[in-house]
Amino acid sequence: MKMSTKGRYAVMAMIDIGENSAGNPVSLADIAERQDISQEYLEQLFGKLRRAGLVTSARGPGGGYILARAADEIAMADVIQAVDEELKVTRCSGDAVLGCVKGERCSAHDLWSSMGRQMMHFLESVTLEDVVAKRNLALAASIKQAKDRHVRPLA
Amino acid sequence: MKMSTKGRYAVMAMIDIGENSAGNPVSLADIAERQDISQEYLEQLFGKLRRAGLVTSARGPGGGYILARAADEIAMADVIQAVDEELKVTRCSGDAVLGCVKGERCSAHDLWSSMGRQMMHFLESVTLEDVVAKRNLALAASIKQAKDRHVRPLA
DNA sequence: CAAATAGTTGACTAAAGCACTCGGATTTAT
DNA sequence: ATAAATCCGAGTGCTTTAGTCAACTATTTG
Repeated sequence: MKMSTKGRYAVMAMIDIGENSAGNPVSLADIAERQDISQEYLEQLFGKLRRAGLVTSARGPGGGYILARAADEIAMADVIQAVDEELKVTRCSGDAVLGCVKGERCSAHDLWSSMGRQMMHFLESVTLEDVVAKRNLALAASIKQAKDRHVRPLA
Repeated sequence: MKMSTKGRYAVMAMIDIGENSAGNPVSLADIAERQDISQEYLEQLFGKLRRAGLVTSARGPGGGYILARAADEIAMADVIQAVDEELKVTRCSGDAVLGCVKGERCSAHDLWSSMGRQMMHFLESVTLEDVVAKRNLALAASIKQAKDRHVRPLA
């Protein structure tokens, strides 16, 4: 169970912009240097991030990328999904039954969907702002989720 | 972000035993047939499950595998870790800083560790019994976690 | 306008990991 | 003895991933 470097790098890059932009565009060359990722690879990833509407680009000298929304409006789930396509745990964990055994809903199906939802909730609850501000993420997520569900957050 | 078939198959197989054993050993041939997994592959996986102490084996005709503990004493985390080795989201999400950027703890580090812990909690909270009994897993996990932390479970 | 900067795109490739397979050895019930 | 089962390690083909490369387009600055 692991995430590809695509998702990992995308998150790192977005954090980098959050930390180093200050309204100004941040160039891929700078991100590549600071995060130790090849610039060519970043180009691929930012193509997806841009098409997903998470960043906007500025070309020419002094150009680069800027966050398309406020950092507290960008959920980690957005970033990862933008480059990683999906957060399903296994191929049989979606709504459809494809991938289950012999065309039937397998016994483990609920486990995977349930777990996928769990992860989704977490990543939707944590924003880029939370990470950049180095907040206690478990707590931040718990508070937001508790608010959504009208229950008391964990101690 | 996805899990290998190793983990997926191991869970399916354990559920299969939970459903079809009745105190008696279940043979790999039967599991292979029902779950549509090659028997040879299952052999590999059960080697690990056995060494992890999750099942015990009986050789010879009429032999097979039995759960080593009661189904409600086997957490899904145990099964997955037995075959999948690790549940870390990225290589830089453990306690050590290895895998982070330039030897330093990267900005995303807490995100990955936090998410890994979240997944762990869930998989530790759900037992084989829960899955076999087709309980509401999110609820079951929530109840158990709430109990651990002395807070009210989600509505 | 020219030059430099930087994003945009698509094709390509090496390497790694995964998902199996295979052959054979060992154990045990009948 | 024979058949049914687990046990074990080596080997292999395929897919995916991670990363490269080359050429192009747009924008800004001097």
